[in-house]
Amino acid sequence: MLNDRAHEILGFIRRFAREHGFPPTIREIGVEFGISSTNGVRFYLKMLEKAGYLKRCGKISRGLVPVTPGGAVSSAPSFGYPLLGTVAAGQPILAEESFDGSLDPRDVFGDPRGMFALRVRGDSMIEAGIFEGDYVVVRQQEAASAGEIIVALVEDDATVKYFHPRRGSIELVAANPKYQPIVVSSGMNFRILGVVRGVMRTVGR
Amino acid sequence: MLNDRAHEILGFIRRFAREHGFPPTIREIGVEFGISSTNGVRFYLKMLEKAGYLKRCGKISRGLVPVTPGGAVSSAPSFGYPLLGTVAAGQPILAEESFDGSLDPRDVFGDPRGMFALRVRGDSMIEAGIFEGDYVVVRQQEAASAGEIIVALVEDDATVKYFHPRRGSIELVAANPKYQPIVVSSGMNFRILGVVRGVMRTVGR
DNA sequence: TAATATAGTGCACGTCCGTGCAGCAAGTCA
DNA sequence: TGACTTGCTGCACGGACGTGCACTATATTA
Repeated sequence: MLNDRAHEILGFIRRFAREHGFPPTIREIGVEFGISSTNGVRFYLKMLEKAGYLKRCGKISRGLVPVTPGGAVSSAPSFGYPLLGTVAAGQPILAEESFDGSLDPRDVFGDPRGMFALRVRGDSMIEAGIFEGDYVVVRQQEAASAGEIIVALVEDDATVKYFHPRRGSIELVAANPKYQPIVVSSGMNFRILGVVRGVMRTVGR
Repeated sequence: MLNDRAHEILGFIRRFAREHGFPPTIREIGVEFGISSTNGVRFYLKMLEKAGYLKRCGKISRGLVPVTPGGAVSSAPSFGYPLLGTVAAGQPILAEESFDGSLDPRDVFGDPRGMFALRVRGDSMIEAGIFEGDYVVVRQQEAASAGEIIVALVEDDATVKYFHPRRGSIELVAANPKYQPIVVSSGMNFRILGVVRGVMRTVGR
């Protein structure tokens, strides 16, 4: 559907938008690729638009918005690592062509409002892939559903555990056979601080 | 220095850029704020520029780039979850007081330049806390040190593994006893794509 | 061999959009 | 009371920029 040149042009639009904060004009694209006629460029823009890689806001200057085939703006001059595809099968190519979106934590974890992060201590959740030193991203809320990973305050100790409500009590289950479930009875000081929505970890160094 | 109206206008430019993928024109700002003359708007733009909140690319349509006083493009307001402390001991209080910094992926993983992200398929790294569906953040480089987690291309298959150079060959070790190490001999098609620097995961939903 | 797709050139037209200049009303300061 | 600042209006100018139409050259396909 799309040839190399179309992909290069899409990559240029994305790069330009990321670097400048606004998309290029048709003529600026033309200069970049040595296309002297605006229609030479328009030919590709139509192509990209039909293929769903570009949204055009007709008649408006710089009205070129690169989108992911899904529809999200993919050039937001915001933070993001280029998301190149899937690993362990297939061949990710390290170029703009295989650009698959952006790993923006806002997209991944959601709106930072009402959320906070905590650094994890201890190994009670290793089987859930939450290790010592990891950061958990938490949505602040007072209630949770069964099976969710929550951050809770039990007798003034904050802890990360699976949430399992029982008849008349609550069980907080670790993801590590080393640890017994904590049973919270009605008399105890217990409060849910939030539900874990994400995990971030640095590797090495 | 800046009055309320100037701040509102800056906010509008940022919002507009985020939603549309390109900044507004002077006239579009005017319409939004009921300012019929382009010079009414320009008055504020000059103000914002002098205060360092806006970069203007003169004479160019939509040449408005909101920046932080530091200089970084800020049409996406800098991302960050408040980092409230450590969980599993101590008592994190959900207020500004216990604010311990910000969980900004730029700080955590480093400069996005030269880095990319990949979605993980398969369970070969579960003991390293890398699960199916996680995103790995990768620094692009051709060499790696022993023991690092790398993304490599082996016979056209991309894979995430521990890197262990041996005499005359390379061993790629999974973090899952289910999988045998892959031994790369000199004749094989092998290339390091980068070194894993971080992991991100969403939980639930 | 004719039809069609690809990949453009070249130009005119009209609108979009930033700029410059002139002016004005309300408030404030001296 | 007169100068100055703030926060605009109004307009004309010119260049930036998207669009439409006509035309061309080279492959590819039927």
